[in-house]
Amino acid sequence: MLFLSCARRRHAARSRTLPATAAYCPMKRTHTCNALRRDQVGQEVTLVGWVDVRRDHGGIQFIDLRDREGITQILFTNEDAELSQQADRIRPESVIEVTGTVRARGESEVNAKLPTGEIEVVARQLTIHNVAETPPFPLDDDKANKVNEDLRLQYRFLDLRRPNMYRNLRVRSKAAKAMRDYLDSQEFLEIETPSLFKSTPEGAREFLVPSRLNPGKFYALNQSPQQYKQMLMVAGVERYYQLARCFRDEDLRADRQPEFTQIDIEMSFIDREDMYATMEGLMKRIWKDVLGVDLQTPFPRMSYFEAMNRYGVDKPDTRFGLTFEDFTEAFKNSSFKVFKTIANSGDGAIKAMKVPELADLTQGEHRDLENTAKNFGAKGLAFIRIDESGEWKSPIVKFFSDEEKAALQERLDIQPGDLVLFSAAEWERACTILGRVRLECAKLLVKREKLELSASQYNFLWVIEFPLMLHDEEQGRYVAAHHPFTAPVPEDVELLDSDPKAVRGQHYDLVLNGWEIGGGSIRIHQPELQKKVFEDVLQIPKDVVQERFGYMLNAFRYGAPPHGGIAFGFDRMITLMTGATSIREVIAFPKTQKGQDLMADAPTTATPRQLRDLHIETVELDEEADAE
RNA sequence: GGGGUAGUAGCUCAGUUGGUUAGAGCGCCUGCCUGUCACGCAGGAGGCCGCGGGUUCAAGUCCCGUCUAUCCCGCCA
Repeated sequence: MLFLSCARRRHAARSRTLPATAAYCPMKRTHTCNALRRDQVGQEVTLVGWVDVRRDHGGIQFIDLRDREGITQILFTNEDAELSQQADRIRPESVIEVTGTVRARGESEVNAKLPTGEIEVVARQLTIHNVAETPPFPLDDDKANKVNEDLRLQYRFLDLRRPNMYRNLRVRSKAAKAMRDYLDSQEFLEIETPSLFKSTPEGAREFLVPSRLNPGKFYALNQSPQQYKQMLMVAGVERYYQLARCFRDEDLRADRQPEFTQIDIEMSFIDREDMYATMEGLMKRIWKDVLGVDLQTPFPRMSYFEAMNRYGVDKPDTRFGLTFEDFTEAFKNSSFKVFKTIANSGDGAIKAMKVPELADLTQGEHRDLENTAKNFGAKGLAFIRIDESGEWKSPIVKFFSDEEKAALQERLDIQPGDLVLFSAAEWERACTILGRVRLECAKLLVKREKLELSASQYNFLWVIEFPLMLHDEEQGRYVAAHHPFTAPVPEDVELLDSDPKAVRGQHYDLVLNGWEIGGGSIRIHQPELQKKVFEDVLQIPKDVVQERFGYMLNAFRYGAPPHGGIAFGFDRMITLMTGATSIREVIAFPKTQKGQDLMADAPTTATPRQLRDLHIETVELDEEADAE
């Protein structure tokens, strides 16, 4: 079991060793560097590993020998001159093998910081397997965490030697194991599906792969195994899962990589409730097996509408409040024209959020909040600061009537020292603006130590009842909010023709501490309905539907079971489980924001020969051609 | 495509209003040291101040451009 405390990021950075794992006795050694205790005193042992640090005292020297399990102190004395001289040559990160005798340390010599700190190994024989050059950056976790990430990525093989990074890899491995154990126990089949799929230009940009055997034609790397897994349901597999590698050629973020891993799941003969229960069981098992944490199930649920309306985002972090109240009605007759106009504009909304104890924010902080609001389309950020005497300080409050003030006071429960922030715009935008401001306010409260956001508090939340369609202003048509295979909520099906926007989908997202870690839906399994969604609602031309999805519609004519599924972002999940700040920390060899592998130096140019075989020509685009 | 931040020794950083020979800690090298575990002590080496251009008597410092990393917006059905 791994121990992850509240402030575990800091603690983990300090601890130089991991807790002991089950003993294993590989090859050249008799023990790992985290195996020896008082019980083994007197035994002759052989250890192998990397030199963590060497402390030379002249006639005596110590070496901290490190392997992935931990650190053991090796003692060299000058009794054996040859051995002592040999040890003089040792440099940090060299790989050595030591045979010697386990000895108990004297009382004043015990190192309480090391699990092996009560003993040391007195060296009798030393083999230097590999002499290391001086590493380009310190491998000490505390220091290495600050090193430029590009350097760490270039020397990833060194970076991964650090206990922090090894721990992340191990959490990831254990989580995968727990997942397989659980899904296997529930009779799921692990099935691999192709990475080379066909191009489906709707949705995420894809990586294209030229086909040598089919000149001028291309595969696309799959964005997810969505269509294959639905075919597996038609094939009668009933329960499928896969730790699936997915590819999307979109711009990167701290939580996005061009290739990433999903826990991909699909089940037949289920409804949403079955899905929630099964997946809650999966999370429970993973958290228990890997972190020793007991999750409370069932997870709370929230509608998309409430998430937006109260938190301003479809993936609310429910570890803290700062929820919104709606004052659209209250300001319908206001003498504050900005609010009045929006309150009466049909889909306009006036939202307010009370931030306790933030009336002391600085001018700079206020400006940053305002810029955040403006970035998301706000004209400004209306506010009220309540000073210690309870007086409302604000440029707008003079426009408010007594009734309006009373409404604010009552519904926000305003106290001295509080800050109240407003957003006024079309409902969705008003919510989004305040949602972003909410997150910034939370950061300010954390900075003031008035709010604690513990990484070891796991607030899971199902967000449900998403709209099936969103109207795309640019394209002037409806687009699928999730993907076009999501089934409508049964009672909303009749609205498909009359009011597509009002149709709710049987879609669900699993949210953890403000991160979307999974999403899925009950799928459409009737060819007529699927065809209707493609052609009538999404208005994809018939020939395009046939070309792209013809085989699916065809398959659904041959006995398609009702089915549904979900996919979890495995990298994101592990990021949250380890308390890491970016998914790059839990991926062995991640890519930079420009999609480069700095260690192997990919991508590279191709040789003319390669290009010829693939029937591809590269052309220089001049600026004019580029502009077209 | 756009906005923010960063780039000075191997690493992390400081460098004032533009002004002498660019500094610190760690690391590295040499020597000393028998109980250290952030060992200690003494000495030493190490710099295209990201790159290119400009302003100036004078640029690490000011201006323009550019590259790289990172965070965010757009994008991610």
